Amino acid sequence: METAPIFYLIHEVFRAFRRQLEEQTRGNDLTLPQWRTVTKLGRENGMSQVALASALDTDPMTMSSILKRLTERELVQREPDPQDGRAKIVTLTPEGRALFSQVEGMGVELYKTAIAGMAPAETAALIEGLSRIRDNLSGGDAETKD
Amino acid sequence: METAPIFYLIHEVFRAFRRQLEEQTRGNDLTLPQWRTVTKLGRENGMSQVALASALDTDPMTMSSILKRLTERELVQREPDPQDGRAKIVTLTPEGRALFSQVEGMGVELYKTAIAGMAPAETAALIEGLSRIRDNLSGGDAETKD
DNA sequence: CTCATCTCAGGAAGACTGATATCC
DNA sequence: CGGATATCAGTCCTCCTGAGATGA
Repeated sequence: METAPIFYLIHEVFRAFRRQLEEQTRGNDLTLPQWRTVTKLGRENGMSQVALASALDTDPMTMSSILKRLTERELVQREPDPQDGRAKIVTLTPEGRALFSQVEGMGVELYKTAIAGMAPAETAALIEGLSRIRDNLSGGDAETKD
Repeated sequence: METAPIFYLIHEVFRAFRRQLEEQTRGNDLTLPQWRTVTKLGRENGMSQVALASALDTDPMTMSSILKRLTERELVQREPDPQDGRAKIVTLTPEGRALFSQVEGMGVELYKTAIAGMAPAETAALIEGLSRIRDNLSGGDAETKD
């Protein structure tokens, strides 16, 4: 018996999803974190890097490198925040928005493929269970749960 | 609405789990893949590298690098397979086995923490759902589905 | 010879840490 | 000054490609 089959599954699903997505975006050459960044900005354009990192559950430093590469490809741009001299507002360029409209569909398709054959109640249960585990693991330090 | 909340959750759970595990094994300094390798060998000692890579859902080449580092720390050893001169049988050293008995408990504890408050039926449904998604994504190329 | 196993070399991307300049 | 923002430097790990040595 495996001690933690769920973690094995999480790993496998994560890898399978990344592989499928990067394969589908091969023409546009987007890695999974890059795709996540572009699609996030596509739905909500104009965020600081810290906010973006938080929304995508990643590091500010990692976010900075990802944005650096996307900036070099002129898919996003970073402008100083007039309200806060420290922050930079990240927005999609027209090229970035064009790319977004292409790769957004891929994510939806992949999602449909992933949950094919599952009843709505099953996916709901899955989301509920994953949320629970995430909270249990994230709140590992704080016991301020009622 | 997020197009694929499950994939966001997968990412968050994966990161949270890795962070928690590496924090708990900090005294022994094990990364998640290293921990996976050690615990796999602890439960089933003596496998070829290819079999190990397959069992852990990773690359043979990545497996080789992981084993290289574990070998340098004398936690595992690679011996030629008497039945197959090309293959190498990977086994835990006594130090590796001692480490396994320590970090195995951490994994179990972490698992308990993760599923705290969930009924057995819920975890079963979670495993079922994740398995389904994994299969749906892994068989993405083959359309031989009825 | 063909194929599988393993390793190495090399490179790209990401995750993370510690330190720093700038600004609130 | 303390705290937040962004970045730099550096390390480790992962993944991939291509190549080669060895042996089934």
